[in-house]
Amino acid sequence: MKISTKGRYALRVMIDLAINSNGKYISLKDIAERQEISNKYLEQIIALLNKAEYLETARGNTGGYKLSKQPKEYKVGDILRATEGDLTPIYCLTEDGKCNRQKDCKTYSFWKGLDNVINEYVDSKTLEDLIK
Amino acid sequence: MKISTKGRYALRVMIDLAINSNGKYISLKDIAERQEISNKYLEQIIALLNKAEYLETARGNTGGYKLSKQPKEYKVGDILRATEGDLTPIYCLTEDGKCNRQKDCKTYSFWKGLDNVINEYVDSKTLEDLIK
DNA sequence: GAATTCCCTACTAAATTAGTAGTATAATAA
DNA sequence: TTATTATACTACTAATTTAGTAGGGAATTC
Repeated sequence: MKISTKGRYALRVMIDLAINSNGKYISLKDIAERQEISNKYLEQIIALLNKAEYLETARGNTGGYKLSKQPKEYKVGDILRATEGDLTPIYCLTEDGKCNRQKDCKTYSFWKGLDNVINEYVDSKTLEDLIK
Repeated sequence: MKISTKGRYALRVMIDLAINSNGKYISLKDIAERQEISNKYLEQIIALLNKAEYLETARGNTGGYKLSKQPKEYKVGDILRATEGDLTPIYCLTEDGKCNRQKDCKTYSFWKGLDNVINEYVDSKTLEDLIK
């Protein structure tokens, strides 16, 4: 039960962008260097953040990325879900995972509760909270 | 970020033992049948619970397993940790996972907090809670 | 002593994770 | 207009983890 590098790196990227923002676009290369993450792998992670419309991007010589919102407007939970997929700790709780034992499953509500505390926690923190 | 079958099955085994307890030993075969889990795989899971001294066992014809304590004396968290390994959602928080960026890591305390809510939740529930 | 049970270790197929690699596309600046 | 620098997209791959299988052996009871 681990958060993968995708979620962890994504969070670091977002923090990096928040801290180093100066109005200009910040290149992937710069982020990768500061964060010591492979260029090519970071591309894929940023692609996920981009698809979720968390970033503004520009190509070309002065291109790069910047946050599309204020740090306090990003819930950490949203960043993680965009990169990790869902944070549901149990397959049974997902849409595809419904099983025929569910009706009298003694563990279901326990797992549901775990899912709740996890999501409530990650959604209670914003990017701004992490920076300070 | 998922709980594996080991933890999920282990919890179902413990509940099965709690519900079907009648003073006698309950065979792995019976549990496996009721829970629709492969005999051989279940053996391995039970071995972990056994190693943690959560079960009493007996061999031979009337042998099997029973709980070594009352249901309310088992924290669900303990059952999961015995079978899943630790529940720490981030490698960095474990003994082996300390990294050289930790001193000014902006995410560390966030992850620590997540670790806390998870462990507090699973430790707040006992086997008895799940049965009722 | 045959049947039934737990005990222990090794192996393996499938899925997931953590990347590499290569190419195309867009923008800028000389 | 062309070289340079950047993002965008897709395919592939090595390593690890997960979810089991398989095959003995040892204890106990009938």
